[in-house]
Amino acid sequence: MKITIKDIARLAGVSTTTVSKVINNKDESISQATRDRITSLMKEYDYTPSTVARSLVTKKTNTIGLIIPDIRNPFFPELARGVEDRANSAGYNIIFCNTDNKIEKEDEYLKILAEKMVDGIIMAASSKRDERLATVKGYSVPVVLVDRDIDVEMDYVKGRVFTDNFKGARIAVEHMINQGVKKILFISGPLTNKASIERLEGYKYALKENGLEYDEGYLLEGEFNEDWGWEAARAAVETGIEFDGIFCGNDLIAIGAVKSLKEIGLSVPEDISVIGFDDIYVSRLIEPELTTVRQPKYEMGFEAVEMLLRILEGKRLKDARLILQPDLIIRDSVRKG
Amino acid sequence: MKITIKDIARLAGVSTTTVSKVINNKDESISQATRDRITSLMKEYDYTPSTVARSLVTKKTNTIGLIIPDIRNPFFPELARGVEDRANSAGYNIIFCNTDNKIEKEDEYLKILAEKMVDGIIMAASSKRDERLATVKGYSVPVVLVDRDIDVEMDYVKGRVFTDNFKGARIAVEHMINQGVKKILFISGPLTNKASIERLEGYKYALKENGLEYDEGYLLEGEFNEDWGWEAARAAVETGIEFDGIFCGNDLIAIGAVKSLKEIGLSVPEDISVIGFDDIYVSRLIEPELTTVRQPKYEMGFEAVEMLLRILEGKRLKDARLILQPDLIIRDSVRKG
DNA sequence: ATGAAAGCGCTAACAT
DNA sequence: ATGTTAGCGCTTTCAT
Repeated sequence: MKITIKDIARLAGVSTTTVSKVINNKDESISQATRDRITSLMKEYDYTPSTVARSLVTKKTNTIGLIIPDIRNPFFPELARGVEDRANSAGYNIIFCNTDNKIEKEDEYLKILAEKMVDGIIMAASSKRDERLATVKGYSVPVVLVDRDIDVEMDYVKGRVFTDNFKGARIAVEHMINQGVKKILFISGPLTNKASIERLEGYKYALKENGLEYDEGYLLEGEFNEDWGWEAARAAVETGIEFDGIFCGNDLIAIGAVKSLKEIGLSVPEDISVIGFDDIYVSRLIEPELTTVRQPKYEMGFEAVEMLLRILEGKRLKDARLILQPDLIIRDSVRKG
Repeated sequence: MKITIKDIARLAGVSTTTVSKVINNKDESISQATRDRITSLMKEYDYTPSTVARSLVTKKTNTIGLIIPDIRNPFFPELARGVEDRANSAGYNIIFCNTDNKIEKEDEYLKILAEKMVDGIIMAASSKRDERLATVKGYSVPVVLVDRDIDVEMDYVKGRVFTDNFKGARIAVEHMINQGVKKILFISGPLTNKASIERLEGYKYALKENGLEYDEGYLLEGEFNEDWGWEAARAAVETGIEFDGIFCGNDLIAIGAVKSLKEIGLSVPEDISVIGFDDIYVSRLIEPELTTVRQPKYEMGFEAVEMLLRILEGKRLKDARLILQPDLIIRDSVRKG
């Protein structure tokens, strides 16, 4: 039998109220003597209050749900860590949920998390969310969106934290141009995805600003993975498209592209410059080390919780949308000068 | 105001007991009519029972704690995913906790998880656990250890799931020898770590079985990361040690080693063969693609939950220790024939 | 086939 | 400075 507040109260010869007060530091009005007695009793018996019972009355669980597509996607561990660190330092725990980009799993988790009375949710929404209306109604747990924006109106979405994708793409492409790259291919992820669209816009913008023309034939749309990068780069070469640089929708695509280029016998960056997006852990492990645009992944997680915390405290947000700045990480996959 | 079981009961004109029964499918004795009435009411009002209230009486939270060193370590996302998948399919959720290998954080989380009344815990213990006694007393939540074994007696540790490290090392080294590699260096992780020790044993064993001599000068001990691999390989070459193969304590070490070898102007596998351990995602992304020993990471997580579930059901375990088998993954970093 | 009553372990007015 | 009472939203015996 686990020991309860009653036991401590009995042992100390006081009421549970008194014990409760010292547990929660509402003990200004409690004499030092009883306070000490209770404290040492709690220590002696290794008493820890049941958060479940507490939650039932306070309506607070001190837990936050984290919904992401897949922790195995190298983008998410850092974000998750940022979430955990900020949450932990505020006394919150994380329930973590993988959805594999399936809306059904997302909805299911949203429901479960509500039943578990989490205080709030951080969610990197499924990229397919846009396609149909949110099925969750009567929902009241506040949600902060990270990484992926979705259009659908959900009034329980109280905040958003993203990276500036337009700018990230712009500085990537500008960097290439500044290094003397002339014809830049864009191997994109799915253009159903908002981030992809913004990156495309950034790409176009940088070209235009530098007097270069945008050519639809230079846009290759596919998936956010290595296989697609491999395939697209190879196809581009075989089709005979003329290019000396590739801007990739993310690092995975870039890694695949570099690989196939090398297999074909082209060298990176001497023949073709390649730049990625995200700066995942792997990107500095491959050869050449990948030049890329860093997304502040850890910070995104961290700031999302920060925002959620303010919401939970009932503070007003200056802005319900926080846009974090990307950085250019210059390594060796883009020609120098 | 969230709707409660009372509301549904009132609306249906029955007692909360009756509603409770249909919620929990203990409704054999409930007439179809009331059952239907209640069900449709629940749907109509989007009623979901509070698991917090339920937990308070049932003493079950249907949540499992997952304690790992760091989700950013590429070893853990897969394991975590295995944990989540198995847990989810059994109706459990995961609270996830990163300890950075700090015993204090581990103890803190152990305590928090107990307060949150998790039903059980899956833990990849800090490698430093051995160094001092567990500080957690009066603890009763069942724990299943994964990946890392620790000696300390903790009676709440009810199960263990590991990979056969000895065998993994043995097949790695045997493979190299079979391909004609003669002098094999072992760049190890910390030998305070049980897994490292077992791998060292496997290495020695394979050498011996093949009539090769073990030479202490061929054992380099350091950290489980890329920097150490880079440094150790370089040092070995510079010291003039004669070798044509390296068995690495894990893939990160191998990746670092390959990198420094290439920088020095040696080619892998033509000059030096390199084999890793773990088969993390990155290992097939580098060049040459890394030959390695796969640890069944996902399965470890999955099976650990499987074991925990049986423990929670009160079933007897055939064995409180499950040893999973590693596989040799032949790619391109070891010379062929 | 259904309900009354008690209780899970805690907190929060409100007394005293 | 401390205690009484009620109640959070459920489940569970035991009646009826």
